[in-house]
Amino acid sequence: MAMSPKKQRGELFSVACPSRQVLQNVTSRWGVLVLVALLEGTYRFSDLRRKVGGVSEKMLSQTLQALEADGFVLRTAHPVVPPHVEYSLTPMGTEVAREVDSLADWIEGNLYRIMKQRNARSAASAH
Amino acid sequence: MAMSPKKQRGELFSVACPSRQVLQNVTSRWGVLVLVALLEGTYRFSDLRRKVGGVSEKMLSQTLQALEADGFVLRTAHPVVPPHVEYSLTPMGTEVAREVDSLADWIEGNLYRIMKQRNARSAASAH
DNA sequence: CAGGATCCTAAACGATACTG
DNA sequence: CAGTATCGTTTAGGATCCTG
Repeated sequence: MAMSPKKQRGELFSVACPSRQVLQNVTSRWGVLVLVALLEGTYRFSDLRRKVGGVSEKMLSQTLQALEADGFVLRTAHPVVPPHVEYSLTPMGTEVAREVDSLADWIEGNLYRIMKQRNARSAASAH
Repeated sequence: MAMSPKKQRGELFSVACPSRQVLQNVTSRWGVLVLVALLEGTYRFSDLRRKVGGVSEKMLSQTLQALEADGFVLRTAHPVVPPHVEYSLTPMGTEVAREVDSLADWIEGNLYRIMKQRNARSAASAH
């Protein structure tokens, strides 16, 4: 198929574009990790917290709520005591998560190349 | 086709993993937009600033330096007066930028779906 | 023109304590 | 267990002024 030579990018560069907020939620510090983690399957809150190293309760909760509001994450609460809540990806969430995962994958796969590049440069200007 | 049932993700979930910093630079608020913009070609500082709506001089400068340190952006300064500096992607930068672009593309392409989902949910809890 | 230096505000983040 | 509330700290981010 013929690829379009000039893909017309929409409103992403515009200050008020709603894409930016969604992009922020998805690419936020913890958003990325949560999406990638949920790609593996369903997690409970505490398990997810253990899985994603370094995240606080507050931030995990906040991140999950943002992703849920965007329709990427499904929150399923079982009415038992003690509470049992499960988080998983919606079909739409799975799609974004795959994109994010692909990016994360690239970075992990090229970390060595990147770090080499980085050291080569920082050697020139030793603060 | 036999797909691997369990892709082993590396250290991304570990608190101290260097991938996280790179990921942050690439997925930062302005990092994303700069990478996508540079995918179109070379830009001068001011042009890039105009292109990326809403970015301040300071943040653009900071973002470019981070991406340059990671080896994603090439800074070319022509020794003339007034100064003429051009920014472009390195081969490695082009690779990440494509990943980021793909993600941004997905979001823009699905914005309508996302926004519908969002409104459906926020209607349930008014405030 | 390209950006560094400075100052200041707002937001993100984390730790702890507490509740249904 | 799964969070919310509160508080204090840190970082991001923006506005302005200044220089090579």
